[in-house]
Amino acid sequence: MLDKNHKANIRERGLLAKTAFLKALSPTALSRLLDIAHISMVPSRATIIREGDPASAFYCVLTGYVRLYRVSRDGRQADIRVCSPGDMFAECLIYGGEKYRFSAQAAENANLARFDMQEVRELAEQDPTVAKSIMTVLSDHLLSTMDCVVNDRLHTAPQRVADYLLTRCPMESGSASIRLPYQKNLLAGMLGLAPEALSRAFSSLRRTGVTVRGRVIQIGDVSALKDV
Amino acid sequence: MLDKNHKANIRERGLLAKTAFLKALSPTALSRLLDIAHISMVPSRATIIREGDPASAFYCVLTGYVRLYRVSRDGRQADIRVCSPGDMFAECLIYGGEKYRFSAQAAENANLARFDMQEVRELAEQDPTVAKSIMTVLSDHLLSTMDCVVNDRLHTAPQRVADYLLTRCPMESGSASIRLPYQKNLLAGMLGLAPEALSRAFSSLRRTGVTVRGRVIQIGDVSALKDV
DNA sequence: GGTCCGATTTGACACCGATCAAATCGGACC
DNA sequence: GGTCCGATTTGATCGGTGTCAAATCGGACC
Repeated sequence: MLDKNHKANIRERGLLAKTAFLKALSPTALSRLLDIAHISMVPSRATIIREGDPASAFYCVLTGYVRLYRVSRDGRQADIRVCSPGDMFAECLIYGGEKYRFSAQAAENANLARFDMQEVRELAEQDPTVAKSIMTVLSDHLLSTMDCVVNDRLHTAPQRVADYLLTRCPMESGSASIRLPYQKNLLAGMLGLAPEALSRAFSSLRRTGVTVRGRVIQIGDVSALKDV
Repeated sequence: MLDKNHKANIRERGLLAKTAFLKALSPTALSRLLDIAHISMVPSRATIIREGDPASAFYCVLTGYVRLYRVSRDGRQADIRVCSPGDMFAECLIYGGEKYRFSAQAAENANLARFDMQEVRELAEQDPTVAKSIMTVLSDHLLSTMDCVVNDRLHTAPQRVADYLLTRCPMESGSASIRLPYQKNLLAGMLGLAPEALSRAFSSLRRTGVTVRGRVIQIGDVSALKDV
């Protein structure tokens, strides 16, 4: 499933050291973790982990995007999260169970670091900075997943899209331009929408001054978006 | 907001020691945490924490039920989680931010243990069993919140209700009877439904052999529920 | 057993978003 | 610049769920 598995080289160690998980570690823990990381390259659409498989490792995304999702009995898929470079996934199983609870798929060619859970568990018990980093990552994921539940339950499609745009918008007001880092397909899934619904949401935002051309989104008036 | 704040007595220490958070601690960490816990009684419907307030403590439910929710700009509320006896809440802020990200309200008279976050943070850095317990609780909450997202996105109201019943159902098959531990109002919120939608979901489950009288739910055929 | 009030159910209706199909767009590759 | 194919948009339709209002239920208290 994963080809070309190798130890992290200098460049990869540099990327890893900047991630939320690794950046606050003690020097010894950092170098230990960099040593146990295994880097792999996965092609677009490849399956990285499969729901139900025994969970022996978690991952950190170095480049590319990874989609976490679950499949229902009737074959429909629901996205749980999309991981960007620097994000971890499946870390929730470090003390949370024996099997993966969702599948993960590369949304495009991706570079991943793989950490053996047992080794990290041992490190976490020896070095409090490792435990603290894990707690921080888990807290952040929990908070953002709660946000996701609330968004689904309170906001309509155009509101979710406006929200998304505002979170990536550098400006506080005035006009702005954003380039989506991935296909609209993926964005739709993240927001809990069918692709058609995302498209319609964008077109309903036209009256608020939002223009779409390919992956580029023009926002005429950022503060107007906040009122959607 | 919280009246009659006192240290845990014998009975309360017993309840606390059985919770998921405290049951796996080292003896010294356990007794230290029992010492710093503050017990309070909150009347039904009282607000326990308010979104946006500075977060200085997290809580453990000893008796009663606590509803975590967020309010939208237009005043509608969305439930995030309902905490039962033994559950913790707001622990996601131990390394996750300065302010509460949701409000909490007693769904009925409740007994709570309050832990000062700063004190627990210090303990977690000294005693790995404390850090491990926190990681376990965070992982569990993250996994169940992911389940919630997926459920919302994949299942209809009757399916969510069937799911809920199955998770509380002692039997694997045959018939069963369940008594809801709280009002249907609260259950509806947990499942992301309006009370009317919950009611209609129950009535659509009648054809599957589910009978409702007040808080008592009769399930004619447990395995039939699995096919909903 | 009867009363009462809030909880729950039922009915009517509107809206949102999923789905399917068809048209169009956009970017990669010649 | 032209071609091509998958991605996206648009149109039509439908089912599911929220909302409001009215009827009914159920449990607590006399």
